Amino acid sequence: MNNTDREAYPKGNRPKRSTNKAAQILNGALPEFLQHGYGNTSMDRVAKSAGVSKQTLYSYYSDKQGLFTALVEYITSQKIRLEWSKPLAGEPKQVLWELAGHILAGMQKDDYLGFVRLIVAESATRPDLSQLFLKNISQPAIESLSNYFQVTQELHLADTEATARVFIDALIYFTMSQEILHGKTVMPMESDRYVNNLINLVLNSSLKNIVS
Amino acid sequence: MNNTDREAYPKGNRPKRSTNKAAQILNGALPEFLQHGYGNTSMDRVAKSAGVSKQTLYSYYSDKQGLFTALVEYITSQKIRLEWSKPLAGEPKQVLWELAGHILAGMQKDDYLGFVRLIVAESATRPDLSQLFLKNISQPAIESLSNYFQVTQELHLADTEATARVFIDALIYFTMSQEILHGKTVMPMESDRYVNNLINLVLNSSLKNIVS
DNA sequence: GTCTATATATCGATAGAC
DNA sequence: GTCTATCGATATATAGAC
Repeated sequence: MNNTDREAYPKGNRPKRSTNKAAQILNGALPEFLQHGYGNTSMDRVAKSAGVSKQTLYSYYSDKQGLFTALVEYITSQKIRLEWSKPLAGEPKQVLWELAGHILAGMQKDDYLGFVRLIVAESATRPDLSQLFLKNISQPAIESLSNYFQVTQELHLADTEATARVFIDALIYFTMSQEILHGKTVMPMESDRYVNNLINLVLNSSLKNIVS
Repeated sequence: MNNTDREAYPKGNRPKRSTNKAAQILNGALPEFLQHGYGNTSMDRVAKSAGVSKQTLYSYYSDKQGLFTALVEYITSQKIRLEWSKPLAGEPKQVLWELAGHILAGMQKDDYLGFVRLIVAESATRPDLSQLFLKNISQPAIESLSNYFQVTQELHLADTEATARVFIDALIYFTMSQEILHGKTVMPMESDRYVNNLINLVLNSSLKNIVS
């Protein structure tokens, strides 16, 4: 997936038009960092996985931290970003169900789970990357749902933003505990059951506000 | 906090009755692993922080992984474990409010946050430690709340276990995003507002189930 | 641009003197 | 039990030949 370019163009036959070698390096570095973490990924392996020499690697990125920073910026802004271009619209139950499915499906991908693990692992030494993750990944989802709650007056939610957060937060940590923390065996729960209950909590919370 | 024993008993004056040197080592290793992570913590620093020689360290724990395993077992079974001895009881709104406060206060402690970061960081290479964390920390909280929901019939919750999970999960990830991922500046929200909304979602969900 | 070699440092784990 | 020394492996980052 990463070093196919290398085998496709054996020694000496590599085409000169390496227009975007920076991207080639990032795509090679990605699986290494995801699998072995930041500390256990050597620059040698990155160079090998990207199909470039270590010198070329250092000519594009000043050091390991610079490479990692560029990688996280690339990932959060393009690779695993979910699309929130169109605002949510439609019948509440269906909208929430599809949104939950969208988030769960997006997180189940190995790239996403490994990336979250990586961000959390380096959160102490690289708070800037954590914040990049929140701004580009979590924030858009929360805002999109929050806007939907605000527009959909029929729900009569007391606090649309806080409710949107609870909805997203629960889905994220449910996936984290099941997949990243390997909770599938020690405390398993079907995602459909979890999502269904979460949606009911939000929807049933609506009518009550009129009465009380 | 960790190496005071060393200064209190300078060279040669250390008392022979070092009954529990294993615990002394763990208490010295803890702050090192919490601050620098598993990979960036050297056995030399652990020995220094614990006030023992590296040889003694290796005589109690066969290798670095063994030490880390013992540390996690120690932490999850004693150090940061919250108490769920008495079952939850009382008026729902107050019970949930106090439970949320209990969890949030417990997590705000630096030891806890650093420990969660550590567990997530090593979750790929040490799934057993992740599961130990879930079993000893998350599971008891969920079960305690789940039992309360089951007993407190007046709430008429459709799925007590799933609801308990949503409640705990939301609180955990809220703290993670605010503290570990440094979201306090990029997407801040007062915890009281978040908790209040979360509780209302659960409580308002009750009566509706009777009607529909 | 690539390759190989290397300077320098640190780590885990061990060994020997006391 | 402690101290110091050390082995072997590996890492980052650089330098030189082509």
